[in-house]
Amino acid sequence: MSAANTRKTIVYLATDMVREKGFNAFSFQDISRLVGIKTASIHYHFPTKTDLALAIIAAQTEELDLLMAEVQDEEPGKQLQAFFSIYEDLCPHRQVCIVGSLSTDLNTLDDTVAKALKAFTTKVLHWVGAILKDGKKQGVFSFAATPAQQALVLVTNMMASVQLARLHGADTYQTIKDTIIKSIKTK
Amino acid sequence: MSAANTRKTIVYLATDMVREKGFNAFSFQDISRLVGIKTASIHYHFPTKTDLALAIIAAQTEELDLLMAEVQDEEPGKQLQAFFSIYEDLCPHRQVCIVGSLSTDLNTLDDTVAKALKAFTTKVLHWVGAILKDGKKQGVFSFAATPAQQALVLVTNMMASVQLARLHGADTYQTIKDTIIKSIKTK
DNA sequence: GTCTATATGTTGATAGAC
DNA sequence: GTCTATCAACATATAGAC
Repeated sequence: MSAANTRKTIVYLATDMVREKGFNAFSFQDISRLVGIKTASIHYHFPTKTDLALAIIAAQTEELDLLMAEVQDEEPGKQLQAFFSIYEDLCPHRQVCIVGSLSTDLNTLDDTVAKALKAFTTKVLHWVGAILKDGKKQGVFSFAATPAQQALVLVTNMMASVQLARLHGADTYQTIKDTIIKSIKTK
Repeated sequence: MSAANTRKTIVYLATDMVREKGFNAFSFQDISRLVGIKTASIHYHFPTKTDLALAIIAAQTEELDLLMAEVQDEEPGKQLQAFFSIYEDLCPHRQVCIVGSLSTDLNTLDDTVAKALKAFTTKVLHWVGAILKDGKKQGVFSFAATPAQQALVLVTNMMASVQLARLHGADTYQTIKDTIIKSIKTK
């Protein structure tokens, strides 16, 4: 495996483990076993665990940018669906999103990680806010709050729905998603 | 300190640390330092860390029962305020609720803990659902979804708002709270 | 880039004295 | 109930050979 691929594989597996067990609950040894290289070799790619955390957030940011670009010319309803798609795949695997996972562990993480995570969520909130603003303008969405306020409501609903779904089943996620769509769609 | 008090103190401090750092990020040594007894002595009260987790959830369930009983004869608006009060004190201390904290770590916890946490959240959801049902009947609340669906939306909003508030400040919590109150209140 | 070997600290947990 | 002493397992991280 090339260096770039090994690096990517590590980030991919680490991201999965953040969503499954939390950042403090997986170790370099876990990655070592899955990738098939020793823990010392992982330190070559990521000197510290903080470096790995930053890489995880950077990769998620890239994916988000890709998703945003992909649907930028779509209508607001489709764009909102794209936002929901982020969470869609988590539930069946009983995973939570990295924002929820990392934010509950935030006080154990380096300040640089907190800063990166804040930048990531800011981007998500602005995106969803813009979608809602457009949708309201076009008359496909209807809500009393400002787009920014409504975006906060939607994002928090999604974040916690995958967390609650761990306890109460995947139906929970679907119910919440359906309920909030109904509450803002005009038809 | 009497045995009962020591036990209570340990549960109290551990609860705080779950809300601050997560269950896997605090140790018996942390408690040892704060309480002033050795880690071996903590094992006398809680043989395993799982026992401590169960005690934390049991204590929170007691507190919830107390809160529910306290406002059971109040009007729906007041009862809903009581529900919000659970989260009110968390934000200034940059804490998250135990449900959010434990659910993101769920796959690292004993099944008995998951079961207890599910029972706890079920109680919360039923309570909020009942409040919303009453309020709708009395005409003080208005929403298109069923009370159970709307309860899911409200609870997930609160759970994640304290998580996002860690990144974006306490305003985030207040904004979300105000927005959802406005969205269901008839006047 | 990956390895072996190692350092250093921490964890949850137990045995047995007081 | 709390203590000392101890355990095995695990963590992140580094030095240096290949």
